Amino acid sequence: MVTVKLNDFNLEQIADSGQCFRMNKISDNEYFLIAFGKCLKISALSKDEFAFDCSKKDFDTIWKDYFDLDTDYSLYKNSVDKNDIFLQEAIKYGYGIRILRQELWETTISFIISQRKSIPAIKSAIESLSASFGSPIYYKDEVFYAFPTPKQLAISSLEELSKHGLGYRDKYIHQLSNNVSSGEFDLDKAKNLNYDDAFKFLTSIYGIGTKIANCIALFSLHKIEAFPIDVWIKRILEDEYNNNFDISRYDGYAGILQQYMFYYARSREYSKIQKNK
DNA sequence: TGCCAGGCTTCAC
DNA sequence: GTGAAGCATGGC
Repeated sequence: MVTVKLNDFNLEQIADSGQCFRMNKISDNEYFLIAFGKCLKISALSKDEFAFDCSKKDFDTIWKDYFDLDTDYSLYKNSVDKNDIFLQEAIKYGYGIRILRQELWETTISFIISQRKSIPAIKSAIESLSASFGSPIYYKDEVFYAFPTPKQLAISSLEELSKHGLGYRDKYIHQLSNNVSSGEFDLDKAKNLNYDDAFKFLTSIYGIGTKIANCIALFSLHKIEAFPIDVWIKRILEDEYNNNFDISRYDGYAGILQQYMFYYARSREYSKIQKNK
């Protein structure tokens, strides 16, 4: 067990921020996460104190990096335009959001699944794939399943894959799994590229366009200049900024602010305000 | 029950 | 290069 004090860190906000799909609430103040072939339980002891149920070694070598704990998010928040009421509200509402550094393969497949799907539907498709093709993880007398590797996914036929709620995306996943598994396509090359080259590299993949490439760049490669525009962000840019949002003000890290926008836009608080307008 | 979801490919122009 | 059609399926 590792207990740490953390600022700008909130489990619920991270779990519900739409960047990860296997972090879930299990009780009041407790969240459960599967990543890197491991299970992790995290408890909020107070607003700024957290218990990670793992070894000190795993915390230092995996989870500290995963949750981007060495970054001071107050610097980003303080840079926000004081006159930008929407963004000020958004950073206040989602104060504890972190941009995760997730595994490249899992993030790539997860966001291919995500297109034109709701977050609950994405989650259930990922759980279904993991339970059917992933390796078991034994944790406190229970069994969970890791996200399947390229080889594990490549074994299954297109027909088998299509049983997991993937819809028309099954063929994208089938092709990429086979190309990566055979060594024909080296996805890990993306890790050594700058944002522009990583974007070109990712959009060359069948089934990955502008938005998904930006999500992978932001949520796995940690290219925080990436600014994914989905239906929610598109609405915000129209409704709140009259399609005139000055992204250049946040040159180099706009993706982080995008995430506060996304989280706030989907909240009940924001929809209440919209109704009263 | 119908509508919408962290969009993409394809094809016409 | 831009714009529109078509897309599979689950969750609310």
